[in-house]
Amino acid sequence: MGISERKEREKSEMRKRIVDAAVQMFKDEGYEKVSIRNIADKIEYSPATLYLYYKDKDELLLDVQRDAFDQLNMAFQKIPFAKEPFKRLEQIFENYIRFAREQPELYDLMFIMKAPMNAVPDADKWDNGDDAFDVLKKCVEDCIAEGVIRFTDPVVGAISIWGFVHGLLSLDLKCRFKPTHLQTEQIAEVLRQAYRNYLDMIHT
Amino acid sequence: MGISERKEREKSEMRKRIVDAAVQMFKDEGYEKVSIRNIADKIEYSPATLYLYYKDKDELLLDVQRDAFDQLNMAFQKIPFAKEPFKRLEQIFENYIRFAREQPELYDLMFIMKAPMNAVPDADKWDNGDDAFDVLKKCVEDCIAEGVIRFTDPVVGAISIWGFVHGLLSLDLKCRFKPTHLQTEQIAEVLRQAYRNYLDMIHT
DNA sequence: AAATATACTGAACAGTGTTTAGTTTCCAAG
DNA sequence: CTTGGAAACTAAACACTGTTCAGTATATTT
Repeated sequence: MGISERKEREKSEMRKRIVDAAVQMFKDEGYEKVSIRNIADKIEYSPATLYLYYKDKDELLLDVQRDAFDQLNMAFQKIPFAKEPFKRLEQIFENYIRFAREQPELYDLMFIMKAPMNAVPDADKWDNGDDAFDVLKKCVEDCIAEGVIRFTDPVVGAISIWGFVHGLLSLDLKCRFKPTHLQTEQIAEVLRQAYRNYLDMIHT
Repeated sequence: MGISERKEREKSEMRKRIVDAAVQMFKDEGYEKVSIRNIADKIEYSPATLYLYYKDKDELLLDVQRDAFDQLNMAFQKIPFAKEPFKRLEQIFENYIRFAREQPELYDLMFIMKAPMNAVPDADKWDNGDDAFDVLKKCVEDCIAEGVIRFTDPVVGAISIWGFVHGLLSLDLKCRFKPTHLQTEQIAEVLRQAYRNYLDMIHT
């Protein structure tokens, strides 16, 4: 009988309703406004109900993070697949930066905030968090194969590139470029130069 | 009469007592345990008293952050002043990384957390936050002058280097290198290679 | 010594994550 | 159909958070 299947379906529908509400609140009002009570209000359930679907807030945030990763992965899949691997690398660069700029709260949840990582168990579980990284790694591998990049190890290369972009992005998002050592107007320009410069530098 | 001076002195002594307690709690128990009530308990005052010295928690955290920056600056001043500027750059690299590793909670407060930056007013105020950056910038300038580095603009250079190191450091501190795309054992080694690789790459 | 200014606090308010006891809703067997 | 039990849901409480305010105690000035 299909009744237990329906139950299962309803359960995952409820989880989707919770996560969707949370994602929306992240985008619209930022992390600080995302409380269990607020989410419960939004989907018109009691706060206690959320605990029937998630053991704690961290576990819920992990699902929200997963959703955010899906959005990043989708943005990556839309990249026009350039023939030359280094051109593709530049496109990955651009799309990653654009995503972070357009969805700073989601980016925070994915790569900066500590909270959701508390809920990551021993291994896997961070499955789709790797998809985007794999795209980058694959691209670096292609660049190495064609000899157009100054890396020999694709993992070291991918990590380096990711680290560089994330570093500048997160310092900027968290307002660590302060007008003492940089005029506010100049920040954007200096960052553009730094990104361009880095790409030129790793290019053979 | 020196009475208002004494009052002034007592006021700043109280602030020091508060900040010292907070810094200690950051180091010992991490950000999450640092609450107004816990700080008040530690210095044996009522929570309400802290609000006579700080308008809100963010403003208090800004002073804690300042203290943390002082510690980083001190670590930088202890660097044996190498003759060759590029050697000095490597030393800055090492010391920055060591500081972040030894005081992850302070590093978080300085460069990752959003909280204290809410309290930063229009301009300055982040005075000593720039000292460490200036050391780096100066070093890059020297490297450019001697033609041992692949940068033309010292600001772009310093920002790039800082961004790169901070990026890898923060991703590591926030557990974003997960065992799906990297064996736990390998992480440290890959990071070492990435750091080494970057220094070689910007070296002429 | 009285008046005033300063320093401090207890208690409350509104918010948070989370748990528990109790209610309502639903489904299957008698 | 009705009844028993499981499943879904919630009101209320607990222990915490940052913050405010009325009231008290201390210190300084007149």
